[in-house]
Amino acid sequence: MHTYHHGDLRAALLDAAAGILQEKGIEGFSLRECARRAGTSHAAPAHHFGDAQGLLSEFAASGFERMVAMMRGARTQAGPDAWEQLRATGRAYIDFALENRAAFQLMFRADRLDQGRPRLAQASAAAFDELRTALAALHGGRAPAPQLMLAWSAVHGFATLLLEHAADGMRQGQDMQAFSREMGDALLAQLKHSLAG
Amino acid sequence: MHTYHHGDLRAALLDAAAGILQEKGIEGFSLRECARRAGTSHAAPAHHFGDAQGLLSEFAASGFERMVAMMRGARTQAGPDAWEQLRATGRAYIDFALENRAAFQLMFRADRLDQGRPRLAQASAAAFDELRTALAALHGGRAPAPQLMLAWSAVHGFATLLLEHAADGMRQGQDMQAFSREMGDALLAQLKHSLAG
DNA sequence: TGTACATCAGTGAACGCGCGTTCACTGATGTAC
DNA sequence: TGTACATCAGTGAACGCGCGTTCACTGATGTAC
Repeated sequence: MHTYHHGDLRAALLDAAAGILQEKGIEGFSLRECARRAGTSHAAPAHHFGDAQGLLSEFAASGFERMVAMMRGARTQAGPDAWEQLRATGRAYIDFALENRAAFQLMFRADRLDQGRPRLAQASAAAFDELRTALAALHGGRAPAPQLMLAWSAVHGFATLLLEHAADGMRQGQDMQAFSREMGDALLAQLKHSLAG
Repeated sequence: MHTYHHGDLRAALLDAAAGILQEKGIEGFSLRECARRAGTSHAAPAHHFGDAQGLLSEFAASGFERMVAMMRGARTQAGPDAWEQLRATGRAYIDFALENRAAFQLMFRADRLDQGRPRLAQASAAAFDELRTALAALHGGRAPAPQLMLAWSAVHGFATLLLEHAADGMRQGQDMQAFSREMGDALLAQLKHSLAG
């Protein structure tokens, strides 16, 4: 039964956006297509999000929130060892990127997002805090900035290069998931020498 | 004196593209705007590049070529010490990204490029080879894959996070160039512990 | 319990815009004889 | 040295398209009395 009011058009629009981004990437995103997929008129999205940047910012915010949840979950399940916790956090960061390619790429496209939106600013800060917390545990206090920056850069760079197929030469045709597992673990183990000291 | 034939319209179009990308980013790029800036008719670019992907791919290729030149130049000027050579190469990678923001971002946007173009494929492979060569010198032979991946991920991730303003929280308002210098050096020094072993 | 009214979500037609592409053309250049 | 012709670079008008935005509207919901 179609009601005049959709009920949860907001959520439907965000779902539609996810679909478009997954299929076409961010270049192919438009409000009209989004409305079309959500089965509503093309002018409806403005009611909920203002413009495309608003909608994408909300979507990115929810991405950061899910990423935080994944990292936190992985860390708390990793046992008491501080290094294992950091490793689990890094893995979760990379896994999130691979499992949510479109969202991850959008989350770091500053030109498409409005960082002024409180929910987005808060969610991205929370994600960063997860990394900082995990690294701080290694030191029994605050981690030095260079170590934090290195750890973040390493996991972020690895995920980015994988997603943009820049590392296909190293992957040598191996399954992407498997390569990420193996090389990611090796990379984190390698990184340990830098962070433990 | 305007001649009917431009003389070097191809180069003029690439220059125009550089301007657009610098000012508006890749989202704002269009063939028509590019032709407009080059002072030619909107149908002319097709003659030289086919379509937008063709033009952008050539531009990205020249970006990789300049990046390779910078890395190689830095390495050969770094003296005989293998670690100093690697450090100089990493610095050059980061410096190129900051000084050529638009080009760098385009160079790693797989969806906008045609990797099948020989010049692009060759230039990006050459850039990767620079890193591999620099790292191999540390080992007196081929560097293990995880170490190569870590070094690449670290410099690439750092540059990316900087450019997308994701690391603004760590920068704390400090001048971007200066932050890149200091934090970049600290990061590379930190990385040394992982790679030397 | 019923009525009036304000508010809000969503509609659909209309607008102007910049885009990529096509196409018949024109002017310049190079080559054959 | 001159002429004819092929080739190539660039022109400009025309096309159809999807887009974001605007606007007067309509239907549903909630609240005041």
